[in-house]
Amino acid sequence: MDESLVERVLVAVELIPAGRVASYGDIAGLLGIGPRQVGAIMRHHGAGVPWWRVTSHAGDLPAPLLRRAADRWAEEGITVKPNGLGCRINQYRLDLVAWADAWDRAIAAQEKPGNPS
DNA sequence: ACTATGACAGACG
DNA sequence: TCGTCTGCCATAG
Repeated sequence: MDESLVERVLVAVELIPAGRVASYGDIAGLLGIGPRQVGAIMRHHGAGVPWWRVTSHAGDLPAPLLRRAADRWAEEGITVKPNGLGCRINQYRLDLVAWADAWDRAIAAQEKPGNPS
């Protein structure tokens, strides 16, 4: 298990501002890994970070998590529309660019100061 | 080294 | 809109 990779994912999640959400794929894309890796990491290391701000591309989550997430979303003013099994978040994808910049700076800060080629 | 699997994403029918 | 198949990267057998 590459702890540094885990760290990248957790940081990315923490950088998502309240009231905003990003998909696994969005984060995975920025990290250059597979979206499933983000989910796998969140499952094992999700505690401690605003995991409810990370959803599938459809804006839904596994039943147990969706329940808790919905509660958090309500607090952050994220509107959700019940849709059978899952839920759909309003334009969640557009919010990624808003925190992508902050993410980039944070990742750069994590890079070893003395580890350039 | 190979195969199966995963809190997923995108294309298809 | 929904179910299925394929692609993605890393981890577990």
